[in-house]
Amino acid sequence: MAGSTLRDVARRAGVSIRTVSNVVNGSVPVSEELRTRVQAALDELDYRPNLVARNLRRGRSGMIALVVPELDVPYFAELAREVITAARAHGYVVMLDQTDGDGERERELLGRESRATMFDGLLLSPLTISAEELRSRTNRVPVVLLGEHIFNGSFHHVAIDNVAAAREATEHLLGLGRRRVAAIGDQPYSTGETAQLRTIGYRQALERAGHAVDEELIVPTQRFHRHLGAQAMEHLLALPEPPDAVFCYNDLLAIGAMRAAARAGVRVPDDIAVVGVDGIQEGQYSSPSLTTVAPDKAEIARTAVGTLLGVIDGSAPPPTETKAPHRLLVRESTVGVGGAGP
Amino acid sequence: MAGSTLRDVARRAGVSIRTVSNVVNGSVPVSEELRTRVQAALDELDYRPNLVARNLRRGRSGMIALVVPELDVPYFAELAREVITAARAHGYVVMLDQTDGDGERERELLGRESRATMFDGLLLSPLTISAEELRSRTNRVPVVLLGEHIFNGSFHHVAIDNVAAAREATEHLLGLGRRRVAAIGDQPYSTGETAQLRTIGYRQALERAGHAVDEELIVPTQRFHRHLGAQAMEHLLALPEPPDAVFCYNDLLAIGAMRAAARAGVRVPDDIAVVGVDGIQEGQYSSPSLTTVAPDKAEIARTAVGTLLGVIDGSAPPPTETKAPHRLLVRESTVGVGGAGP
DNA sequence: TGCGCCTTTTGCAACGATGCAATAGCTGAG
DNA sequence: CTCAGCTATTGCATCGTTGCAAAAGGCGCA
Repeated sequence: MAGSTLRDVARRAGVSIRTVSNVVNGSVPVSEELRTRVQAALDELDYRPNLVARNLRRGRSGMIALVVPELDVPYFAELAREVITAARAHGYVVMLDQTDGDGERERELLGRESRATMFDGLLLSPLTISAEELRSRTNRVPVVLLGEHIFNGSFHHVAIDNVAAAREATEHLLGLGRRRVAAIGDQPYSTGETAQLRTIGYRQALERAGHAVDEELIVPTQRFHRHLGAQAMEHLLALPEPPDAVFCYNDLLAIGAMRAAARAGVRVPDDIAVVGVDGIQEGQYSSPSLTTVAPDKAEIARTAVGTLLGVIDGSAPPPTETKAPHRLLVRESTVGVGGAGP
Repeated sequence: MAGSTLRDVARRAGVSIRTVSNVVNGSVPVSEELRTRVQAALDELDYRPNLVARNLRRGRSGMIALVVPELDVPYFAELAREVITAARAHGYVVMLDQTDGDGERERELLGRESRATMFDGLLLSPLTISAEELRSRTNRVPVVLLGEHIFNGSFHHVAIDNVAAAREATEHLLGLGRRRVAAIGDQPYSTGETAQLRTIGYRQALERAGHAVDEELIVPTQRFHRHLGAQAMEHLLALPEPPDAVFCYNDLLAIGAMRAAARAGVRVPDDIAVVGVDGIQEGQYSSPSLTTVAPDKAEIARTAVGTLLGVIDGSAPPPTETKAPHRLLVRESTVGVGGAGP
């Protein structure tokens, strides 16, 4: 009862292997008589094509891999969902792997013994790996980068305009009349530049509004997790002159920050307004609900998958830099219960 | 510069294909001289084994698939993380797919043209598909079920003890002196029985404590999402005699319920205590933080992967029913800020 | 010197499918 | 009645790798 092959079916139907293959694929015309006979044999033996063999012969696997730092970070989970959906629309399936933001694992993924050759292409959301490294290791596999920008123009890349997103978030806070706006999530020493771009946007907003940047209010965090947001917030609240608003570089930091505020008896948004980035579902149901800059994840996924498939079939232009749309979702964490949106 | 093969390397090194293969695999001894010569050729050509070909020959892919209803449901994302980790420990990688709880998609996954044959095994968290269907469609691929129990003993299955989990959650509420304990999330008409088991546990707790079950307080929901939890809570709060505690069948429902309570000006836990199931990270940082019955996801993943690999290599016993451990994490949503744990 | 034994290296077939080109079978025109 | 021209069917080679078993080479021992 182990998987039957074309040969088994052919033998049973009394035809050649090739004819069975033709029936299965439907590309070549087959006479009505043989078709039914073969079909019967297919059914009786419950034939399932061996996709590994098919892939070998066709030189395509129909699989792409999506590599993210952590799957249990809601942003990546929600993005993964969209990527799977987008890939399915093109008949592709998605392998998921996570690197835990560990450079070793990222490298391993591209190394000699990696499984990368099993996939037609790679969607990569790198955290620590650098540009040259990436290039030297991926001369075979088509790659599209998500989120993190890597400087030299050797890769296709899809992300939101991080500077603009951060600027808009900060301007929103300033527009509400907040005067001491802090920032949580800078990563001045990281290879990834997302955080740095957001810091630039934050500074731009302050400067354009004619405010001085108080370096004390820019709190770096190693990574973008809830507990680090909480720590950072505790630090800010302990300042002699605490902020009245915080721009967090992602929603998890913001949620951690709100939690710390609640614990300290500081009211959001009355005492301190909070805004995040990512537009994760969690922020809709937090108390208060979270104002956030939401990237259009479905659009990011569609663009990334589309570009990757273009690279795979050779129809893609040279590496492009695609900016995906984002928008500010205003909720209770900045405007209170009165003015909240969805 | 398209991928070089064993043949290319062999030609360049002036040896047979087989010898190159031996060097690459290291299983058969190769003389020092040839080894270095071959190694040089490997490096110069940047040889990467074609895993599709290797898999075809070896009859194994080293991949398992994990199929969940929705990847952006935190429980599944967190579980997926653990599964990926557990699989990696055995040298396996994980393909992820989601069915959106759509029976069609679940069936498609197992159907004739499915990619299931590409994987050595399947971890399946089914929502709607029934037992016979599953059995009739998976006579080839090794399968282990996660979460949902399917009655007849034809599949390996890993889950927590849902009755006990629900009972403990409810008992916790009763132990706090709550008298009108509601339940959100029953699914009396669903094929999956998780919800039904939790209802049984809920009833058990009430009955053992000598309370009558008020059917009005059992609110069914189509699925386990935040907004449905919120709806259910609104319904409960509108009752002539609203409950003073709610057992929600998962954390998302609970978070939605807490949100609805907050919006209605009802305090948690003072006016109404809330407990969920799943132990997702989100519940640690909600305000108030969420009391929950947390399954040991890492253990579930390890057991499931271990069992599946056992089925794959034929060393597994007949289908087993494995109960994974769970524990009650008491937090603010039931005991307030004073007695909260992590 | 010759034989057997051990080690290294190799050739061939196979995994299961599909591309290509040739064959078999048929029709209709001349 | 023959032959071109078409369609349905087939055989063979191939994708890149590995299992198997035989060949080649080296060595010690009788």
